[in-house]
Amino acid sequence: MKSAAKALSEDTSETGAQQIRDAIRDAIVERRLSPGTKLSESDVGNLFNVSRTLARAALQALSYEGLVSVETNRGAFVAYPSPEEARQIFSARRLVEPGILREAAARITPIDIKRMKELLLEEGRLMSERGQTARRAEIKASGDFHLMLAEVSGNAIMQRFMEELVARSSLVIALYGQSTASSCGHSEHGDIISAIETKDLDRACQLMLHHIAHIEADLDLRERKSLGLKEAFEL
Amino acid sequence: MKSAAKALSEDTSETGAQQIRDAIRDAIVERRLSPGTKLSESDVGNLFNVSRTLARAALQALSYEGLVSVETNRGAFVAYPSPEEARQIFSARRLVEPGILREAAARITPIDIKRMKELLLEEGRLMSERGQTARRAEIKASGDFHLMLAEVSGNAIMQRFMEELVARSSLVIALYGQSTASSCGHSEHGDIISAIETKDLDRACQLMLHHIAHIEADLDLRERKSLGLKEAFEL
DNA sequence: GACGGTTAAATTGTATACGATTTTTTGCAC
DNA sequence: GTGCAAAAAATCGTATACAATTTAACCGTC
Repeated sequence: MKSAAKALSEDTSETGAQQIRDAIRDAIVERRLSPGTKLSESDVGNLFNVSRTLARAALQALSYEGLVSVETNRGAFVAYPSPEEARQIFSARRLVEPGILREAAARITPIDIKRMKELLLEEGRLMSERGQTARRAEIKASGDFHLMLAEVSGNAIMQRFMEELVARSSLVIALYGQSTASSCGHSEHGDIISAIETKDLDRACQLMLHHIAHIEADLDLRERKSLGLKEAFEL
Repeated sequence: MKSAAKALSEDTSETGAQQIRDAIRDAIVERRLSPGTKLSESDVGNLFNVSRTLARAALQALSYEGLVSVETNRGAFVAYPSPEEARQIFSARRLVEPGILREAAARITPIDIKRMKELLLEEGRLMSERGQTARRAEIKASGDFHLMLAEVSGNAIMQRFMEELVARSSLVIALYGQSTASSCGHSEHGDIISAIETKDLDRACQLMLHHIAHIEADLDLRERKSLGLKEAFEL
């Protein structure tokens, strides 16, 4: 199943750099690429059989989304969000997601609700499965719930912003997540849908805020400053 | 006075493409470049005495911010937001600005308030002046109010998002604004600050929503579909 | 003079080339 | 061996080159 993100608004066939960007983004979001990994332009180019020009453009694009950090004269790395950055990402989500939810609820159709329930089912199914691929699909599906809400809201700008926030959240969870089953809050997605169905928007927003708080609560946002080389052995 | 946007968070000296990007962005936001204007890579490169490579990178960057639209094999143009896009931009602002305001109010210091009042004064001064440059500075100052609020909120992610929204709003106003004195809502900025000072957050949010509504109300968001070539003379 | 098709000019998409900066390796003294 | 300086390799920043596509010009026909 394709990401909900791409479901609409991507009409033009993607040109080279965009394809590479999307491929790398998927790899980052699905955590096949770890934070901090060096992404050299030549390597990326060779990997996709294109010149450094396109590889560079793709990396540049990812840096605008906050998934890659490019350092002058040093190259590009998979972003390694700081605890402070992580806090800001979730703060931003708490700020926008209730609003998105309200707009989505105002426009949601029975077909949308059906699609979302299907997504939920898929998510649950993946949770019970074993293996790396299932785990990755589960990560993606869990994010897709939030993206689909943004899609239903009908605001392309908020949708793009949510795509960025969800992608960066995935990075944060990869770095600071504690419980292996990070998407423990799966049932919460269902609760939110139910609240939307019964038009209880205040409750839906409340649930959404709790849901985000739960994800954040599973993080250990302590400064891991590489332990300064001294402290690492001073025990 | 530099844009509030750059006041913080820009530590690294900017590399070529970024300087060009910023220069073009300023030109767009200050409405020296009209929506729809073609931005050919060669021309941009010549103008800044750099190769097409850098010009292209700058244009690419601007397209991620929604200020420039690049069409495959056709080139880059100053964005020409559709009425629907315009509505979404303001919808997004209504969605996020109250939240930003609340966060800002929670962290605001007397120094911040002083800075904002100075900005207000500057804005008022520019409004009374004549001439293109004063008008452009006024446009920028009017946006800087909203950006400074985002800056005070302490969330770099929301700040960047607001920068995008304010810049794109400027484009929309350039296209669809009716009253020449588009920043008639200057006094509303002062009211919002007052409400923040007295810790009346609900009122501040209310004022903010009205303020955004006022800006939007000044727009004539009717589909100007270039009048279809037939209708243009069929009168 | 208007229309349609062919050719020429301009512009974009991508690759390659080269100087500059960073990183790694090498080699030497201690 | 350890530490440091210099050379070599790798990598980035930017410019140029060439193929592909679009846009403009040209020109004969009706």
